[in-house]
Amino acid sequence: MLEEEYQLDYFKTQGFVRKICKACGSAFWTRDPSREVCGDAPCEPYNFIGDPIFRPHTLDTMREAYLSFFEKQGHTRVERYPVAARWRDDIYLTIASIADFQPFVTSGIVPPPANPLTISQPCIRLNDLDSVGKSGRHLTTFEMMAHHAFNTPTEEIYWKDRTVELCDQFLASIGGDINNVTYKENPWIGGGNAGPSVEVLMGGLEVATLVFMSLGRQKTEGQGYDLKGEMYYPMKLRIVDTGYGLERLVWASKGSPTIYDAVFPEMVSHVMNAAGLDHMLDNKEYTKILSLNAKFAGLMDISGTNLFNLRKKVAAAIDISPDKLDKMITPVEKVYAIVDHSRCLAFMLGDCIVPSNVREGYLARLVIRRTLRLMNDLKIEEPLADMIEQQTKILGDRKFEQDISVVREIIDRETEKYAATLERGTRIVQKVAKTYKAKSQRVPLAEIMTLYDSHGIQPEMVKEIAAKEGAVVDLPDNFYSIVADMHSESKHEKEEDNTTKYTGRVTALPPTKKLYYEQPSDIEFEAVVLDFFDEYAVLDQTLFYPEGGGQPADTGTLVSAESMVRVDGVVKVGEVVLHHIAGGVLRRGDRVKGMVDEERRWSLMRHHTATHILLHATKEVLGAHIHQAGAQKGAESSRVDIRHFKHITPDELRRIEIAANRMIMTSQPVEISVEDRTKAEQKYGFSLYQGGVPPGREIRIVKVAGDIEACAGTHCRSTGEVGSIKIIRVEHIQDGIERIEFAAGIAAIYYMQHMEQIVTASADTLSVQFENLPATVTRFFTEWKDQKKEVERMSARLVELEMRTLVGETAGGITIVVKRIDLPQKELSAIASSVAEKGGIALIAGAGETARVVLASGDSRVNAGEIIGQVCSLLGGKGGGKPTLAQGGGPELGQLDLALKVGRERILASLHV
RNA sequence: GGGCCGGUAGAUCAGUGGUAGAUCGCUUCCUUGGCAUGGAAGAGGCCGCGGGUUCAAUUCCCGCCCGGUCCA
Repeated sequence: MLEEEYQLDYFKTQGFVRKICKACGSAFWTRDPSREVCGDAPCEPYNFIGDPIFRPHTLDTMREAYLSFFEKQGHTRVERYPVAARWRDDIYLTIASIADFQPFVTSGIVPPPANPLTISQPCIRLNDLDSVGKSGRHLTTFEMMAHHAFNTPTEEIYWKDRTVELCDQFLASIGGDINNVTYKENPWIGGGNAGPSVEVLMGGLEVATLVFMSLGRQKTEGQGYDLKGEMYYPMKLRIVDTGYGLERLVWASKGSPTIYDAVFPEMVSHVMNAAGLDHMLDNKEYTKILSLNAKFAGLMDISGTNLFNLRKKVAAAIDISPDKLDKMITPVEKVYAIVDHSRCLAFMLGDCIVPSNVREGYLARLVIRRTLRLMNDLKIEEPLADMIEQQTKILGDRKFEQDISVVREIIDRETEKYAATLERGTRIVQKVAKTYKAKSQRVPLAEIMTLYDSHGIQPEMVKEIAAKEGAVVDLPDNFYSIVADMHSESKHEKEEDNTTKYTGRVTALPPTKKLYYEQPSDIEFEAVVLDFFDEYAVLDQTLFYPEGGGQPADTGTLVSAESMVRVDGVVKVGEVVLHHIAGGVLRRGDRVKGMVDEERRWSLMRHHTATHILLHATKEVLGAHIHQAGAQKGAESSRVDIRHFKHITPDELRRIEIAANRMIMTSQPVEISVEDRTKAEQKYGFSLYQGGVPPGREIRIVKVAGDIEACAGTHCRSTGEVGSIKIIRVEHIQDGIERIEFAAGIAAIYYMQHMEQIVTASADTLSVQFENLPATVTRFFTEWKDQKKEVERMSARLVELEMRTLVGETAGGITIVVKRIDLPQKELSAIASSVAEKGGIALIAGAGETARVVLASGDSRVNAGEIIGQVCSLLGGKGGGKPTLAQGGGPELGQLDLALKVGRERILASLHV
């Protein structure tokens, strides 16, 4: 980025000088002419530890100081957004304050909620999960305090000078000495945007970043810049994007050894107590070690094996062995991590994330399990749910949507599930370890991979358990990257959307007038063909609803003066609707009459409105956390996937069905309006985006029986028109996601009739009233089982009787029985086996639908498996088995006696008699 | 959404293309004054569901259902 971008009047009038850092070579601005380094780590160590650079603040007082400062400076205070980024489909968690306003505000499509504004946005970043607790400064959850100004070509709010001035003034307002502030030039590129940026450094700590977002990847008329090989052009909006780390400011205001002691001291001492480490808090030696640790960690990257280097440095500084230091400090680091993670979970679950094995739910589970593991390491008995509840109380008025009792239930369930996984895992590992120990082999890497991938067992745990069993494990250092490589190999290419190829052709056409919104209950319309290509017709207006939002397209016919064609698919490209024509041609300029298939359209509308009703009913019965995770409408049935932390019980399902049908019976009007996006978000919250996030400044709001969603689908005029909803089944799609399949309107009746038929047919077969069906079926089933046992007993008796009458010949001192007994195969085997047990040989055949033959041999000279093959081939079949017992058969019953004769000869031949 | 592992007695799990097993638990009996225990016998299985291959499938193949798990 160009150097002159940073030549601010403010710097000049305030007596700043631009210098080059002696350590890293970066340019920075300072009021102190004698300063030689930029002030950033690692050029400058953390010198605020033990020597605070601001007046002491807690999280609450610092946040308030910030927000009220910017309010006084003409900014509007905006409520925080949820940590689950439900208004975005590209990220799961809110990672920065600017994320709240992407993509529609930042791209200029939607005006900001206020301009300029100030906000303190809780953010969650899990990329440095490993360093949390160890570095003294990393957190999974932090609040990014920010003030944003959105400058348009016509309205300038403020830009660089004012932003830096506000920064100086704010830092001074909390007691900072602005003579020690440096502004380091650090051009910013990320998320498709770029611009000049300065890091605000004090006491060795980066307390804020001021970004001036002014370039984008989209080509505009202005001069382009080549940044890291990509071209960037001036944006329509120039955005002041600032980020002040609330936790860091509090840390610097207290000068405590670690950020954790500054940010959540009550919880740290609470967890220390729970872990039996309370004595460490007052110990001066510990405080000194932790400070040193944080100072050194601030100067280096501590991920992976670098942690050991950190230990070595700290140990050398206080003159003890790295091992001893490690033993002292590790438990404390774990306490810090537990406190951080439980706070993270309070936000995640409080903002209605449901743990699962998909999407953000997976991230929540990851944090939960990690925390449980750490707690287990420290032998903390206190339930995790208690800790999270405490965190929630400490966070106080941060406005959580989820009820704390639900949070507790979720955590308790997750704790149990994890315990079960561990128990199951331990057994599996023990078994594997024993197997390899018996073979005196090392447990191979492939085995460890399977254990991790398929059973969720951490390799460290495998090593530990295997060691107890006396087995050795092959575990490379880069285990996780091997796993990652393995997964990336099985990536599939994304399917290409075949409609995108029409984009070019379609941009020349005017937007199609959408009659399906204006007159959703009409089925006939007239239109003019504007274009026809590749079997697609474009009309000036249409009643045909294109597929979208989980609602399939309408079908129907188009009639012109010369022909009648069938519409079998409808898609939308941009604002133009394409009708796919099956067999037939239309010409540009044709006047056509369109007719939508009425029953299908009505059925789709009913199912769509029913989806909204059902979602609302589910929320009523199951709780606030219910969010739609996907939906598919159809003409016969539809389904809606919801996030929930346990199985929906049959009773809950019945209650949902009743609640939904009550909403239908009261026949409330369905209200549809187009509203300003920002206002709608503020009015209704982000639960608007159940079915995804539509683009645009304005969004279509559909209100159905208390359910309010952004939705582009066609709907009934009132809930009453839906007629009825019948839940067909509930399915457990993935952990944390339940799928409810249902039918609405006539389809619901069809379904119930179908069920009735099944019941009636079953009842007829048993000649009972259908009310008696369950009892009768149960009786029949038990009787069937009893009789099966009875048959077994009688068979055993039959075998016994047969045995008594069995007469064999003797050849070479061995009893040989060759006989035809018409019993099932199982009994034949039993008879033959008991002859063989006494050292004899038995060839027994029986006739059923096919011929069955069993040969049992109690003499090693006679190989039953070999002989049976020859016997069975005479019967037109095959056979086989073990040398001692073989079975077979074939379709040719008439050959049975011949087969026995040949078999007998073969046996005698084998015995050489 | 993609990948992987699994479903066998009440529980935990072996096992096999050819008569379904172990351990614990359960029932009864014996041992004992009673208990812990010890001994003996016994009950308990649509081998997840449906289809295919085969003379024969719990076992092999395909589809579905259910559970677990890793990744985006």
